[in-house]
Amino acid sequence: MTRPPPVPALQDHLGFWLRLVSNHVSHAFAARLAEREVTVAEWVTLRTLHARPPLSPSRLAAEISMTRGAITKLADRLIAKGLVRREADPEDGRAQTLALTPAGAALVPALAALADANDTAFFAPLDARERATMEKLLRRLVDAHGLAALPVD
Amino acid sequence: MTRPPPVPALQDHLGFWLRLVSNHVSHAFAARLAEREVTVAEWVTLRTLHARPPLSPSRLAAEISMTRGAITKLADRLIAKGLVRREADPEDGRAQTLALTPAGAALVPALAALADANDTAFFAPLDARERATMEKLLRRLVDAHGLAALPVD
DNA sequence: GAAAGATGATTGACTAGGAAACTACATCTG
DNA sequence: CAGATGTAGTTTCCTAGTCAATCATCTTTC
Repeated sequence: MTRPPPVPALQDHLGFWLRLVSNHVSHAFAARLAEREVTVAEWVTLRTLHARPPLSPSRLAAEISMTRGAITKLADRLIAKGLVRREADPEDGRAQTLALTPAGAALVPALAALADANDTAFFAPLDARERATMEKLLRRLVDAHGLAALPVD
Repeated sequence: MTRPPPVPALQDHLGFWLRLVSNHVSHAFAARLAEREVTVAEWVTLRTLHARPPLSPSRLAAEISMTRGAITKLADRLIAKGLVRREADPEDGRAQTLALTPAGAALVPALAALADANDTAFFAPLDARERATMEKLLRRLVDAHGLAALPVD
């Protein structure tokens, strides 16, 4: 008499809860950004380019963990919106640089306020100590697995 | 003399770390599943249908937080792979029911083992107490925001 | 019991991103 | 310095979702 192999529930995995909560925060944030016609990936790009010297698409791709192909399209969109400027690198005929336009730079603080508000509202059910604990544990996982400093995707 | 508005870094938000870690666990899991030619959404579907009475697409959509349109296509894929069966609901001319085929049911335990292995490996840097803490905090957020906590019932 | 509205599922148009092929330029090596 | 190899960016094709429109059926209401 063989019994069926035990199959743990989805909820038995910490990864499940992580994904559920993470998806929800991101979705809530995406909804706020959508009112400004900006996606999360676009926000991350704008924030990454903010107050820094121009960055090559490849470098940006690595920093925000997207492929170079995706950056080409993302940059196209941001350029079409007048938020980013693309220029040829004078020192390397293959390379480009991306930088914020004044309009892009002006938009960042407003979007940052949305990010703040979203984070504050979502994690309000935890007190300061608990939030610190959560960050500590998450950072431990990041360190232990050598994750790239930045996400998206 | 006005100074520029302060713009917090991406890393200053707990949501940032959550997304970074969550994306990584999910990606690692997706890579394991890919060897069996299964996506994460397909796994969640198979697991949800496992050892339960047939479920309508709408109900499934609600449980796994996807649109009905997405479920139609997801089900088409799983049916094409011979893992799921779709039948007309005899009691409601509009409705359908989805259930696992024997092949689908047989696949679930193998995929569940992958899920276990992935979760265990990823969260190994935390000890049991820390993992329990993390789950407790995540569940608190889920409850506080009334997130669709999947199955139940 | 007929019209109006609600609900279940599918479809088509659209979006964002990945993978891999491709182009152009750079660099290395003999 | 010529050919081989490497690198930056773009392009094409594909996948997997959402959203909105649609069709069929069920339910409600008068």
